[in-house]
Amino acid sequence: MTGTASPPPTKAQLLELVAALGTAQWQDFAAAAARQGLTSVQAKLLAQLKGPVPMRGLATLLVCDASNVTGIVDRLEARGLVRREPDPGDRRVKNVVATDEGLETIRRVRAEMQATHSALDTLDEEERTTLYGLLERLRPGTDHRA
Amino acid sequence: MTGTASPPPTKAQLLELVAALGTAQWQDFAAAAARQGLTSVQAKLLAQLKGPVPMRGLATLLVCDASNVTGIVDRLEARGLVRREPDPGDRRVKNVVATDEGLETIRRVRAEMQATHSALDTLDEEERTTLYGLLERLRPGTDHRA
DNA sequence: CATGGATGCTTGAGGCAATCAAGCAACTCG
DNA sequence: CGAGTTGCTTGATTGCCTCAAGCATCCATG
Repeated sequence: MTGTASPPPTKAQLLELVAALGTAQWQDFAAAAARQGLTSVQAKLLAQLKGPVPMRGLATLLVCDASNVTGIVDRLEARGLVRREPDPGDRRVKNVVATDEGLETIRRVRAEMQATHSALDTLDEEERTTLYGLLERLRPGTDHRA
Repeated sequence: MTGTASPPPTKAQLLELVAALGTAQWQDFAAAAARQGLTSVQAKLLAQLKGPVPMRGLATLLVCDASNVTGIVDRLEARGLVRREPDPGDRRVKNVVATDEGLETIRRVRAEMQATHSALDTLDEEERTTLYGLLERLRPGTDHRA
């Protein structure tokens, strides 16, 4: 089924489609976050916390200045979704950990991304495998450089 | 090559991959915009201007409040990338039009999305067609609802 | 007409996000 | 010890974003 005789899309078309999809997905995420009382950036930070992460590490993950992370974590901590813990090995470092409430909140955000979920549901297993393989090649990781 | 016996990805994995790709693409866009002295939001607005668009239409396209558009257009207009024109049919309406410099600027932004371009270059024609077809089904438009 | 209700845009207030510059504490290596 | 580096925070400034209000214009109905 993959090889039907569709006209091959131009690179510009593909670019536009990828952009549109990225936007749609982001807005779905932002809306789900808002329903939990979070901004999209706060939710994104929370989504990184599978374990303790130092402030500096978060800045790297979010591709932003460290001073920016301070404010975001401040607001999350004020809501009890996150905790700063001292690092046992380096007293300069503060590790950020999600609280139980924080984990539960980000879990709900993921679950509520309805648009994205139902879009993915339209694909069967083989199509998902194909898509996964293609997307994986498109995602050069955080450090894809010439 | 698409049909190798990979284990079928879970929905969560696919979700994560789509999110990662969306993020990567957005940051590529933001970086390209920054090189032209634009914020990502300004570039995104400029990208919509294939013809005259009323302020209200821009708010709808960008999924934000109309008052927000006022400020963004103000800044773009101050740089000469955009112009407000009165609408001949309705004196309430102001149509936003990209100037020649604006068109040239957004063209450069698109051209400079190196990460995205080189990622797409790794796909051959058949893979691009397959990907396009799959992505098209994933993007049910702005109003995909249950 | 005329007038009441929509609609389109702007303004102002307030909060979050982002960057930069500066500063302090702690680590590291000589 | 001391110089340089690294991790985090603070303060200042700008942009984005929303909401509430306000003004001008359009439109529909009487």
